[in-house]
Amino acid sequence: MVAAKRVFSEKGLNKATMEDIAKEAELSPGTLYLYFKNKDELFSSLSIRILQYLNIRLEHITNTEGEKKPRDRIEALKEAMYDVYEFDPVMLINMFHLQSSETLKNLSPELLDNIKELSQSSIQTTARLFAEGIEEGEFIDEHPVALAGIVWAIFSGVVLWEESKRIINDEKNYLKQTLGTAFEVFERGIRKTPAKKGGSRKADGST
Amino acid sequence: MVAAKRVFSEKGLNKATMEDIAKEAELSPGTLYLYFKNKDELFSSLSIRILQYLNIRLEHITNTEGEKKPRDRIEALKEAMYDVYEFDPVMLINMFHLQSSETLKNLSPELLDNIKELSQSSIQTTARLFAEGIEEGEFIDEHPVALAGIVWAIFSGVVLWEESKRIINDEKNYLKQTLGTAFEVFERGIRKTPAKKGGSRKADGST
Amino acid sequence: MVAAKRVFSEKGLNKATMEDIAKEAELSPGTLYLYFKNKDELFSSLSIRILQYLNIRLEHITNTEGEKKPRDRIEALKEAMYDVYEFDPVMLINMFHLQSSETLKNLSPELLDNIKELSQSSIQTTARLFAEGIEEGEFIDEHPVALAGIVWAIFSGVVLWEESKRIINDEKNYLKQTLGTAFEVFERGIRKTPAKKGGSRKADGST
Amino acid sequence: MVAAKRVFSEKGLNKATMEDIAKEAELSPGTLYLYFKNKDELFSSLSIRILQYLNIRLEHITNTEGEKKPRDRIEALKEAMYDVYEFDPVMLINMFHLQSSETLKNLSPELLDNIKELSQSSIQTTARLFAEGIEEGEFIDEHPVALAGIVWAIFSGVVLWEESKRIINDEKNYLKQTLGTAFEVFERGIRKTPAKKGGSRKADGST
DNA sequence: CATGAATGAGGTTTCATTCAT
DNA sequence: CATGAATGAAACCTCATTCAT
Repeated sequence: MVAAKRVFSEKGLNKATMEDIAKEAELSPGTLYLYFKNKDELFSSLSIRILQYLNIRLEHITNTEGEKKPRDRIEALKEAMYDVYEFDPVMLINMFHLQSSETLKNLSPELLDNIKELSQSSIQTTARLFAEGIEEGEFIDEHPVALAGIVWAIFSGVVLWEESKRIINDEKNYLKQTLGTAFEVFERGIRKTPAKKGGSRKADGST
Repeated sequence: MVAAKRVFSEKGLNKATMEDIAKEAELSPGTLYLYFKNKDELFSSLSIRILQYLNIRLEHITNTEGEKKPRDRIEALKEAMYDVYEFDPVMLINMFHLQSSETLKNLSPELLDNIKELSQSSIQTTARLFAEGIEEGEFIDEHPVALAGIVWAIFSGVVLWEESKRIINDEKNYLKQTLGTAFEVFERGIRKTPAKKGGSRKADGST
Repeated sequence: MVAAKRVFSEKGLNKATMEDIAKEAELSPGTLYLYFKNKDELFSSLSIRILQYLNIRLEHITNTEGEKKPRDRIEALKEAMYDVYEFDPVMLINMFHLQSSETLKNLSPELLDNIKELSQSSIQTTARLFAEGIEEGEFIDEHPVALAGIVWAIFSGVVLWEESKRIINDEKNYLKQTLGTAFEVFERGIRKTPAKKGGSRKADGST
Repeated sequence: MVAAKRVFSEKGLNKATMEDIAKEAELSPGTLYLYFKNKDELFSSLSIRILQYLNIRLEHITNTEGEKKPRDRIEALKEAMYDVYEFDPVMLINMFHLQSSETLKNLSPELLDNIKELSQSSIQTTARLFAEGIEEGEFIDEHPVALAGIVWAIFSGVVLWEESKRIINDEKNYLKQTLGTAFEVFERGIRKTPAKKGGSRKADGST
């Protein structure tokens, strides 16, 4: 339910109650249980939606990628990930929490399979981008899945990192800039031959 | 308390009860409240210990760094972070959850200040490493604090990412290798002049 | 709930537990919280019922008072108050404790307003009785609200006083007699012209 | 302890903890139990102090009462009671709550006896005032103990009543005026022959 | 005499879940 | 399909009291 998203976004997994969600959805608590086996499953379903969106974006990149330049490939990846973030920041963060937590253990097998599949799919799509780059001799000869894992890690790391700074230090959100610099560094780090123009489009003021 | 760590590590923040912890510590529930204002504060105190350990490790690097080579600098950073992970993997993961969550809002001001301080201190120590590298003309002319943020993000991202794969796909833990590759890429990405031997100490098949 | 009244009456505000009440009401503890925000609010709701009963009795007096004699007026008041006492002695005493206690500060605004309103209403109804008596030249020219406050004080004072003697000295309850004498004295004290027959229907030695 | 008084005054019987009191007294919780069997007993001891003060004041009246006039007698009583109130308003109110509550049942026999004795003593001293007035033909031929009970009831009723108004309606404290009017009415009500000058020293603005 | 750390029973309250309608 | 009142287990937390020092 789109309404559940609002509630989880606002209160977080633990503080949100089934009644809150039911109220927001203009349903009764009992009705929620007709559609979702339990609270965790409801929450996870939402995580799946964002994973699905991520997959769609990633596949769109591989399809429309006549443009061969490594930098553009990485740039496209970055844009996709940033869009996923903007699609629903709080749910994305919640999903990063979901990964690696006790919640995962309560899921129904089907749901867990679903998540597995989407996760692997997104990794593989990403990996294909790097594989092509490697074949073309543009990227270093590293295992493409490893590289895919690393960009994903960078993405989630930066998102959580910025969120953490936002809460702890009351800073504003520099996600876009930090993500930009991180991907730039990453891109340069995996290119085989140094870029022609050495610069570092200074990501001004970013922390 | 060392006992609380065990319980939180095993059950996670939400599933662990104060009674569990008390039992593990061979104390009564009431006694816990003599030392910690509430459950969140007990949990956060543990996070602080790991942040403190991180800081000690980082400072140790800056102090003993007669060795100037950029690659060594990054390598030392990586080693420190990996040690922090091994110091207590589950608590580290829990701490990444703590950052950016509703829990932070219930903390006593002192505790929150404590966390802020440790966070900032670790960032600044890291930033100094990069600042020196930049001055020496070895690293790209990027804001050192931004670079520090990025390594930290890479670190937490990789940790969570590996943890997530471990739970979802039942894979074993490739953290060390993934972290290795990630830092290598990062190091190469921020070096001003390309390394002499272009290689990529192949991170054997690791994902 | 009528069941809560029984428990509070028997054990008092502090010793009565929500579980006691739930058991008496043949409900589960959780269910109580569907209807009452917390323990204090449940308790106060009961106090309101007795205030409501008091108001009904007082209004009934003003309405059916064709009989003009001052002594009858006071007599009617006394009867009303005594009936309120008999309606539920322990809750009345509890209510006197509620007034002027820390409990009042935890109430929801609506409930507090409700209590305020009922309190003021009962005072005003009483005051009107005196106002008429004053207009007719039967009662002394004192502020009617002040007189109303005084009868109310006498009422609560006598109730608590008798209760206290009952507990401390194990005496039986002479409330009716003490109240009778008190009101007689009061009535004589506010009459403008002395009563014809000076007597004092001897309140047979009771204290 | 004079320190316990402060704590009970500020927080009330239930909200005040033994540790609060110990801290205020600059003692340890354990030490309190060397002097008082339990919390209730500590609380009651304080009530006793105010009862003792009341007794002293009452006895002083009977001793220095060469002045025979009934109005003066009552006036002296009123002054004594008002002084007791001012001696420590909150403890007096707490004591009125103590009377007629479950607390009384937990007291040690000695303490209970002590309270009984003081209570009865103060009643009897008061009763003697009225007895003399009756003998002299000034007061109506009512049982003196009954009259004593009534003044006591008026006193406690008015105190609680004013306190209640103060909390519920945020009015300021009109105790002195209300008490003044109440005693005036009472005094007139028990006099056998009407006072020469009929007036009612208007207790201006009193409610 | 005094301490104060430790207790642990017991209180209030929450909320995911169910089931009769 | 939907309801929503009721559940009741279990959580967090308090605090009067004790006892080894």
